[in-house]
Amino acid sequence: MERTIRYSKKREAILEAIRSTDTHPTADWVYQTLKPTHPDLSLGTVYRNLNFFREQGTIRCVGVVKGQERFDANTHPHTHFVCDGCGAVIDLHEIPADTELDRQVQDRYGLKVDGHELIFHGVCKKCKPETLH
Amino acid sequence: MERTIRYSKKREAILEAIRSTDTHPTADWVYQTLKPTHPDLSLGTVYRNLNFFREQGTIRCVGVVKGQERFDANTHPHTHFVCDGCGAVIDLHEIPADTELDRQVQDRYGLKVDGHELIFHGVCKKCKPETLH
DNA sequence: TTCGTTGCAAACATTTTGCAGTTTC
DNA sequence: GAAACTGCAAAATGTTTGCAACGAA
Repeated sequence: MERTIRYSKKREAILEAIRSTDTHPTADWVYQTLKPTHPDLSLGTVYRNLNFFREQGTIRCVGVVKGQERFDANTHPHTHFVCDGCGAVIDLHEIPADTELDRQVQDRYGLKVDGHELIFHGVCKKCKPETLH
Repeated sequence: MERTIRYSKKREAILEAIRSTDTHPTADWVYQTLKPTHPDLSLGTVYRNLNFFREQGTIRCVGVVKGQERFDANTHPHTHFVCDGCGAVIDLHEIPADTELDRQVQDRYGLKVDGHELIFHGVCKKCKPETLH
């Protein structure tokens, strides 16, 4: 049988925290951010709720950067840039996510395709060596 | 000063192991695969050499699937499919990797772009529920 | 002989989990 | 009051690292 979902103040706060930023935060960022206003929050709860939201489809996981999972409250398909210097994950809204490709892959390879990720790698403005001088 | 690179039988075996497959193996797969022929191989050595090859540009990292890093001896830009069921990583050679996009992102956003990953997600033939019955 | 490479095991970092207490409905 | 949710700490997992021994040049 389906599980009954109950309201929880912490859960709400965790979702709000993720929605408050476009930096694609880590679990620990959420924890550190909420700690001052929710002193009795535990990291386990953050992880449990992030996984809960992921299962619900409320948030998406952008991938693992420098060993840490990155989350995104924007569930619309869009493109990302990952800075290999500082690990920043940046939205590239001007680069379209071609959903037509999904059907193409599905048809051509006989796979069930749920979606795709387009992730650029490189160095962001802050980390660019040319900027220092 | 630059470090002198010395020959090592284990290192060679590790590279051969990765090159012998297109399954984009994990460090542990390499370890398990070589263990029978190299009983005194240690997992630390596998990790050290995978990182060595990555720094040299000899191999690439495809990403983290189910918590484990996946490696690829094919350094040419190409597209991947990740099965969310079994974690298989499959090459999609027929879906072109558009390197023109890199320049586009670089110009439009002022970022230094090294390349990009196009990764489809879904369920592979083996894991497709329709296949069972 | 030098110093890169390795095995081993300990250390590390992130994430998950078991349990007892708390909260929601 | 039942069961979902939480804090806490321990456990699990994948990866890195320190050190002494080994091996290539």
